[in-house]
Amino acid sequence: MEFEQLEAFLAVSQTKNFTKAAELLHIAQSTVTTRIKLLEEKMNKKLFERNNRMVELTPAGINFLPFAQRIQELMYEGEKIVRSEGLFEGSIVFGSLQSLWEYVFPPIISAFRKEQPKIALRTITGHSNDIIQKMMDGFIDIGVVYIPPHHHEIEVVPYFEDTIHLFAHQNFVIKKDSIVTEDFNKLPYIHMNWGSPFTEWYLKSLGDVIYPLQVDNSTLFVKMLLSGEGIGFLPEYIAKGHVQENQLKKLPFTPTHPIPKRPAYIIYPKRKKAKVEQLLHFLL
DNA sequence: TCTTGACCGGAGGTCGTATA
DNA sequence: TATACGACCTCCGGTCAAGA
Repeated sequence: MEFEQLEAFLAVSQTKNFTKAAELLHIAQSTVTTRIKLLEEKMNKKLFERNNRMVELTPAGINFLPFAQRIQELMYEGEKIVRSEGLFEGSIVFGSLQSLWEYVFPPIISAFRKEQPKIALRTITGHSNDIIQKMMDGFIDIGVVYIPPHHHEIEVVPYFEDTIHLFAHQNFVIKKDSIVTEDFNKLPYIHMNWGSPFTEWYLKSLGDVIYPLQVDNSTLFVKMLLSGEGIGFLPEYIAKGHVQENQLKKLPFTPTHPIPKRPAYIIYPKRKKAKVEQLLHFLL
């Protein structure tokens, strides 16, 4: 399989049009046709369904797409590393979750850059599983995740443990001394999934309910709490700053079962220990 | 003896165009 | 959009000569 064929496949899947894909790649349309044809022959599967009006990915094409994207990303990443050789004494790709980038890492990264100015640092944001997958692909050198991978090539180091509490806007009025689980039906509750232990606890404590409002982005979730849209569970490290600035307050909540703590882990491939050692020590 | 560079020919890829 | 076709280009492998 040629990289050019992969590029043609990605261009057609992106534009849904052979002519536009050719324009994108600055090659002739017939070349795109040939490349796709050769790729399909190699795979022994049709990757696109074509007719006079449109081009669509076949199920085989849909399955192949994420792999093609990963190969292309890896190729570009490899090129970048080779091109940057000699410019820095080293380079580290650091992956973690969006909420941690926003609330935990900026001062750490800033301090690390001051101490190690000759190490090029690149950050990548994603969910725990994305970070682990990209680490397995050789894309990420070190990461911080909430779900530790169980793989013999990956070293897992416990990093910190955070607690989750119920928070609301400073002006939110509660009519009781303490909120209990039975009160949730009457409260403007916003749900954010803080990982599987939290979800399991939520289901055990509050039942399998349909949430009136559920978001999957921590930044949006915090914005909604700050705007007084409702109440919700938030890790302490995110809430801390907003509480200090009198924007949010912790609500007195008595759960039937204790809310599980949220441990974070530093992960890195064992073979890259020497490469990430300085940042690892800095984080710890 | 090995390395390097120049040259040559063949194979395969790409292009532009025409057509279905 | 797919295919065919001729022209052109690029790459690769082989050969040979010069130099270290």
